[in-house]
Order: sequence, then structure tokens, then C-alpha cells
Amino acid sequence: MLTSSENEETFLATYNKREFDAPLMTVDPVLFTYHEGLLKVLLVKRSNYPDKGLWGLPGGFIDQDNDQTLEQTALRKLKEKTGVSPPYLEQLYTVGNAKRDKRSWSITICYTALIAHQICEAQISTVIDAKWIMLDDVSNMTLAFDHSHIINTARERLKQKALYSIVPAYALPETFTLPELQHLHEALLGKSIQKKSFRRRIDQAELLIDTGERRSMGSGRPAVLYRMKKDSGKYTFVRNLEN
Amino acid sequence: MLTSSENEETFLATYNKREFDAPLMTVDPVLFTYHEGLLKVLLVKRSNYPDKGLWGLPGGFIDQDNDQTLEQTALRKLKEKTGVSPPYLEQLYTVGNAKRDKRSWSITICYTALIAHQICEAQISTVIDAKWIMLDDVSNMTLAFDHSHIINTARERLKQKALYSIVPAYALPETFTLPELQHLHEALLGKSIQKKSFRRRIDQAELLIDTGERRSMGSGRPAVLYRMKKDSGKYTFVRNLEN
DNA sequence: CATTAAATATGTCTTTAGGACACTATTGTG
DNA sequence: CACAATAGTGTCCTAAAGACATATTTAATG
Repeated sequence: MLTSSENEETFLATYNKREFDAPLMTVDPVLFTYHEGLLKVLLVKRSNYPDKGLWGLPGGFIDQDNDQTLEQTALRKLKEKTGVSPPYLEQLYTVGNAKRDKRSWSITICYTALIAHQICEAQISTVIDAKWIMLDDVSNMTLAFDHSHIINTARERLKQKALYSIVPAYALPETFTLPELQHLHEALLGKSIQKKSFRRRIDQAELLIDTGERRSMGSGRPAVLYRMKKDSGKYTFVRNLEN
Repeated sequence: MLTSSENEETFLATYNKREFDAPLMTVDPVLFTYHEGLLKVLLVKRSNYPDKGLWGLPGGFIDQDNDQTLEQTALRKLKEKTGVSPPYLEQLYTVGNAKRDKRSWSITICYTALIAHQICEAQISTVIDAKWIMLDDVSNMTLAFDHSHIINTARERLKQKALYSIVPAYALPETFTLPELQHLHEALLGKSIQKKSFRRRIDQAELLIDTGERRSMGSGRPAVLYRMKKDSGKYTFVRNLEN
């Protein structure tokens, strides 16, 4: 196909013949948050064929008239459900094959997104078709399409990031304490971290700003509240080799 | 769209109306090799509208009748040009926006691929529309679409991999020497590496098999030929933190 | 055949940074 | 005021990379 078209008119004539079997094209963001010591992911209940009634990712089709980029599609779909745009959005990977959707060949571009629970709590609690689901419960649910697999991949990638960056901090409120961040990392890694090592690495990388304020969690010494240096665009706190 | 379709028939009726403006969908592999101390990338001369006559990536449209997955599309396109399937193929990222192709909204799923130069030298030299281009020359060329940017991204990702893995070794023949591998890594990183550190890390990770053979490059002590442990599926040679 | 040049390979000391864990600091509570 | 609970630090140990000198093995040369 398209072997002999040499100008736009010829191309369009040829291409339109192909469109009858153009693949399904969607964008699927995996939005994580961290609240009350638990990792959660945003799911929505499907109202259409196929897999109607099942829970799945808050994705959808690209709106070619209004979305200029794939990221805009991801943000638009998230805003529909949460009311806001997440501060962190990064492309995860793209799945495309003939089997994942019973309708036809199907492609979805997946994103990992992070947001503070408090920012969208109000909006989400008003709609009945969107919910935060504990990540540990997701493995026991039957989700639409291959969304379980996509969520696992996103979680695995976020786990890797927890080893060398403070990207997970975007799942926390704007200000947060180091113990909070450490617990989030421990939840992602599935094991405890040496407090001293964790703090040392973050200190040396100069990724956080001391707000001067403190927060007390009941009894015990209050923890210092930090804020991310967002201007730097730098998240990693382990050295590069061979520098 | 698709808000009220509840079964396959309704869906198809609705979906077919959308197809007139379905986005363009392509797969674009960036195939690297390393030969005579130089990094090279495979480019093909476009024979069709748009950007006819410009060089670009050896990509193309998904063949829904024959490709079962996106990887199969990538491999098929590479095989058309090189005659073989590369031993390393990994998804890079997906670009999708309204501007990258003058025809319409366009999406391309990009892959990084690596292959030994000798394996496809014969086939490539027979066709006039495919060529190995030195990576350093690519920045001075005007390529089709946003292919320059895609190649830069692929190179940057491969550079990162050179810091902690021996994935670049797939750009070498099946057996290779450690000095060869080091020079390849140095070409990717753009600076010299401490020989001892490099060898120590690779030794400890046990990623290579000593073939027992040696290869002499003119004068000087011959270097031991190694082969990758392919069964292990393990490429990284730096420790994980918090293990 | 001895010497040298060139390349591969290793020995070893230094430096850096994370692991372990004891210790100090600051709060609320009975 | 003692004590529990949580936050944060001091310090020694260990692992691994950096730096660089040294040894090894080959081809080339006179």
C-alpha cells in the first residue's frame, strides 16, 4: 500500500481505502496516589461494549479535533475523572496487537501519572463510576482488556524509579516529610529501607527544599516538611557511573 | 463518541463513521550497529509523499492481516531492508501529535534495535535505498518527519544503557573482545572509560562466556573472545541499591 | 634471536558512598 | 517527670568504583 502515491491527492485517495480497518487507538493513563500508607490506582467502570461493567483504566480515544498531542489526550481523560491535571505524567509504553481487544487490532499508549490524594478526593467522591482502588486488591480483580497487565508494568516501573529517584513524591501533597516519602518508597519496593542511607542520598542530591515548617503525627518528634525543587527537573539521587 | 453503543453491532456502526479521520499509524525502528570504530544507523530513502527523496527511518504501516504485534511490524520492516531479524529489539517510545505529519494526526511507535554489521552488510549493499549512516553525520542531515529527533532519543537511551548494561554488545558480532565492547561504550558515552572498572563490573556480573579463543589485531597481545550469556536475559552489571 | 612497540590484562592503593546500628533530639501522654 | 514514640544524626564497616602502575603476550624490526 502507498507504494506509488506521489502527492497528497493520490495519498488521500489511497489512504481512505485503508481506513475501513484502521486499528483502534486509545490512550490509557495509570494514575497512582498514596494515602494512609497505601498505594492506590484510579479505576473507572466501563459503560460501553466491550467489557461493559468491568473496571478499567481511565483512558479513551484521541480527539483529533481538540488534542494536539498524546499527552493532552491523557490529561483530558484524567481531568474528566479527577477534575485536575496531575503534576507528573510520563509515557510508560505502548501495547499493540491483534488480540487485546475483541473488536479488532488495537493499540493503546499507556502513561504513568501521579497525584496527591487530597487534590482530587473531592471530585472523585462525587462520581460513582471512578474509584481509588488499593493496588494490592487490583491483582484479585478482573479488569477490562489487558489493564491488569498494564497496571503491573506501571507499578514495576515506578518501583524502579523509587530506587534512584524521588519521582514517587508526586503522589504526595505539595509539602511532605521524609518519613512519609520513605514509607511510600518502602511500599513500592516491598521492603524496608535504611533511614540513614535514604536521607543521605536525598540530602546530597539537593532535590528538596526545607520549608521551615514541621508536622507532628500525634506523639513523637515532629518531622520537617519539605517541598520538591520543581524548577530543576532533576529527580535522581544516585550518582552516575563514569562521570 | 461511543457513549451509547452497547454491543458489537452498534459499536461498529459508530466506529466506522470515525474511520474517515483515523490517525496515521506507523512503526519506526532505529537500527544501530558498530563497525570500524563508528556508530551507524540504518536509513532508507523515501520513495513516496510526503518528504519524498529524504532519508528516514526504515518504518512503515502496520499490516493488520499479517502482523500480530507491533514488534512483528518492526521486525518485518527491518527484514525487508536488511534481510534478517536483529537480535535486540526494544520499544523506545511513541510520538503522536497533530503536527509531525503534514497529512494528518500521526502516531508512530518507535523501537531501538541492534545488530552486528557483518550480518546484514551483504543485503544492504545490494539495495540503493538503504544505507548505514554514521551517527555523527545524521545531525547534519535533514531527515523525513521528526526522525532526527527520534534517532537522538534512541541514542540517548542507548547511552544510558551503556552506563549499567552490556546491551550495546548486540551491535557487535556474536563473539567479541572486551576492548571492542569498551570502545563501543566509549563511543556511546562520548568519553573514555577506566579499563579496570569496566572489566571488573562485567566480570562480577558474569554476563559473558569466555570462548577460549583469541583474536589478534595486528601487533599486541591477542584479546580473549567472549560471547553473551543469552539464556540469562540479564544485561546489567551494576548492583541494585537496597538489595 | 634479541629488542621494541603495541595491545591486552591484572595488582593494588585510594576514594566514594551505601549498610548497619547505636545514639541523640523533640514531641505527646499518663 | 518518666516514658513511649517518632524524627534525625554519628560513626564505623563494607562494597565497589577510580586511578594508575605493572605484567603479559603478541608482531615487527634490525
